[in-house]
Amino acid sequence: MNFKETVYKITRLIPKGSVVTYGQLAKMSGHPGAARAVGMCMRNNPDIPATPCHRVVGSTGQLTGYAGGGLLKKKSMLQDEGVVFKKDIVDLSISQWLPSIMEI
DNA sequence: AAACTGACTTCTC
DNA sequence: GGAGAAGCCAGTT
Repeated sequence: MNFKETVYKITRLIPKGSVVTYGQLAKMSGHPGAARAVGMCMRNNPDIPATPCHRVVGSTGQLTGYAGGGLLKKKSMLQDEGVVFKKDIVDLSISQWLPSIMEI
């Protein structure tokens, strides 16, 4: 399976109210260290509503780009889902997704 | 096929 | 914790 497909698939599995970091996503997709590449896939996000790319943030919880209306929109959506924010940064210690399949 | 790009991460100061 | 620099990966040109 392609890297992109895998990334999108995993992104679609992110539960509501949780977020993951690019590095985490890369690792889960079987390509540890490809955080950057993950970001590129999100940028070319084929289907915004079907692929919740707004649940993907930086390693520190910092919100990065969002092709579906801007960071403000992204933040709003996350907050609406129950994600805890600390100013403009996501509180990873509370909202980071810790999937069981992450055991590598 | 080579070079450039980017929604990243980590180290040091 | 913030600013600057280097490293890493896949995709696009």
